[in-house]
Amino acid sequence: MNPKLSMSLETYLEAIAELQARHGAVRTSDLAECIGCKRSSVTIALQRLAEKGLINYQVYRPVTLTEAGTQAITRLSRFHGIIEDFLENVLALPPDYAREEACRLEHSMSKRTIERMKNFLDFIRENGDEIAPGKISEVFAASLKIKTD
Amino acid sequence: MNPKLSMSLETYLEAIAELQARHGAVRTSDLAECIGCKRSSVTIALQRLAEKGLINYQVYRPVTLTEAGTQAITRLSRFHGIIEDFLENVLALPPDYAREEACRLEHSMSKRTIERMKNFLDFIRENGDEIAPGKISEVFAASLKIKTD
DNA sequence: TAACAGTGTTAGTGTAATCTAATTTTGGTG
DNA sequence: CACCAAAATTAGATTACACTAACACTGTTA
Repeated sequence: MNPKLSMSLETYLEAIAELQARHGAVRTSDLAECIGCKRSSVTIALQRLAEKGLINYQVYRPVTLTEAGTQAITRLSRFHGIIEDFLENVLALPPDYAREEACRLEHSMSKRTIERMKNFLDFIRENGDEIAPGKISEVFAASLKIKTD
Repeated sequence: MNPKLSMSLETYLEAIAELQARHGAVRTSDLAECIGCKRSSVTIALQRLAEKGLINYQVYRPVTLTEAGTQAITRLSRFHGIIEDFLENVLALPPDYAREEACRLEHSMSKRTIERMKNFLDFIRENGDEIAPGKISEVFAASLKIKTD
């Protein structure tokens, strides 16, 4: 029933979660707007997600996540958050860009790599001063030849 | 003629370059073996790559890269190398795993992010001792709670 | 040189994802 | 409360990519 989502369906599912958090009800046209596709494409995606048991879907009704959908999203958004954090705070990419890039990467990056990024971030935050006295972030910024503000 | 390759075609093109470097001639069945698909799928991909002017393709003949194909590969393999290097030497993933993961990521990671990884690696290699006396790689390994050998 | 094994291609099928255009449903309003 | 515009779905086409099965070519070898 849930043998891994395609990149496309992952994107739809995340958009549903985001809109649900922001506006409560999730409508087809908002999803289309959010993702940048036609409403008819959204409908097809919703049908697939419903088949997989991730959303509650009835035609002409707003959509909600099922328990399984919520679980899937929890995992996905944790992954997204780690990648975004890493891009922004290790590679010093601008926040907006880090977010977009995380959207692209989260669909192909393995759990193993993501957990390594997490460990790396945790370590730097706990032990930054031992490695390089002062703000560790400045070291990274220096590595990228960027100003820290 | 070359408005960006799909992930799939990028994979085929890289496999062609690798086999060409390793064995000279590039045959359909070796490509199929290398990529893990059927020979007929390779044929279709070769036709597409030929349409885009990236390979010299005549039915029943071995394939070679065109000038444009070689250029495209140069770019792709530089990107691949940087990602692999970063995964192996910053995130301390095992070499084999880093290579596979780089294959997955190189198709969705932006040039901008890749160049940041490059800057990061360069900086660490030039200035590692200032940041953390001794081998900087041990610091990273420590961050990931792994043994360095 | 005739035949065969292996290599390569074509034809036909299926799935996923997208689009446009037509149709159906909903919900608010005159 | 009947109607209309907006919203949503369906129908039908297209593109990309993979597969199986059938067919074509090639080069080696008996």
